Amino acid sequence: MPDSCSIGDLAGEFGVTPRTLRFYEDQGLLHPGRAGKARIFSARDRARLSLILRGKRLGFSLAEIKEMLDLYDLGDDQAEQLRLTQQKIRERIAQLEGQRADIESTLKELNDADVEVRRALSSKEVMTNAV
Amino acid sequence: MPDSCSIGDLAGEFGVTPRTLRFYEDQGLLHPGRAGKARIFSARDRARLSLILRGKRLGFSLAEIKEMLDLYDLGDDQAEQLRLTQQKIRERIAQLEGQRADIESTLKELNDADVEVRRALSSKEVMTNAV
DNA sequence: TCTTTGCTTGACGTTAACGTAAACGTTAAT
DNA sequence: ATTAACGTTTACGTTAACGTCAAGCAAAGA
Repeated sequence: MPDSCSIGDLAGEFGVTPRTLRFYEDQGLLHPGRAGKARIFSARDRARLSLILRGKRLGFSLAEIKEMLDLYDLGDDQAEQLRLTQQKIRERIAQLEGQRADIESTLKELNDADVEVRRALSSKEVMTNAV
Repeated sequence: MPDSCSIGDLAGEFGVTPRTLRFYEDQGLLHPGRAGKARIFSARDRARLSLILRGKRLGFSLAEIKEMLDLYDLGDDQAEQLRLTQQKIRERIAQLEGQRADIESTLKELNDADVEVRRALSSKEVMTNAV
C-alpha cells in the first residue's frame, strides 16, 4: 500500500467503482491531487474515504458526511466537529430506534395477516381480505 | 358515507390527495367509474383503496400491491391470490427481520462512536476520528 | 505501429411515488 | 356576469447516489 495511487487502485481497494470516487470528489467529499489530468489519491484521501464509507454504513447521507468532514478539515476547533458529529450520531440513534419500533409493530401486523391468510387457505370459504 | 363519491371526497376521507388517487388509477390500482369526465368512486373502490393503504403501511410497493389486487380481481381461484399474498407477507417479514438486525448492529456501532466522541471531547488531545 | 488498458470529462438514465403547475371545462352561488 | 370551488389532462420536477454510455487522450507492451 504505497502512499499514493490511482483511482482504479483505490476503488478496487475499497470495493467501489471509479465513478463513485469521481462523484465523491464532485460533491466535495474528496480532494485528490493531480498528475496532469489524472487523479492521485494520497493516504489522506484513503483515510477520508474510509470515514465516508463508515458513515454510509451507519446510514448517514453524503451531505451529512460532508458536513462532518468539512468541520474536521477546518481543524481550528476540533471540538466543534466532535459536537456536530455527536449530535448527528444521536439523531441517527433516535431515528433508528424509531425505525425499529416501526418494524416491530409492522411485524406484528404482518404476523396477524399471515394468520388470517392461513385460516382462509385452510377453510373452503374464502371471503377474507388478507392484506 | 354514501356509496359513491367524488375524488376530493375520497381523498379527504383517506387523508391523501386527489393526485394520489389519479396516480393509483393510472397505475391500474383503482378503476373508478365516470360521470362524464369526472371520476366516481364506489364502495368497492373505497375498499380497494383501504387495502392499498394498508399494503403501503406494511411496506409493500405499489407494484406488489397491484399484483395481489389483480389476483384478487380474477376471483376464479382465491387460493392463488392468498398464496401469493402469503408469500409476499413472508418475504416482507424476512426482509424486516434483516433490517432489524442491521439496525441493532448499527446501533451498537453508533453507541461505540458516541463513546469515542465523548472521550475525545473530555480529553484535550483530540486526535481520534469518531466517525 | 498497433492495440490494450486505464484515465479523462461530459451528460443523460435510473427508481418510487407522487408534487406542482399550466391551461382548461363545469357547476353553483353571488 | 362573475367568481369560487370543484373537476379534467398533460407533463415536467423532485431526491440520492451513483450507472452507463460516448468520445477521446496517453502510456505501455507485443
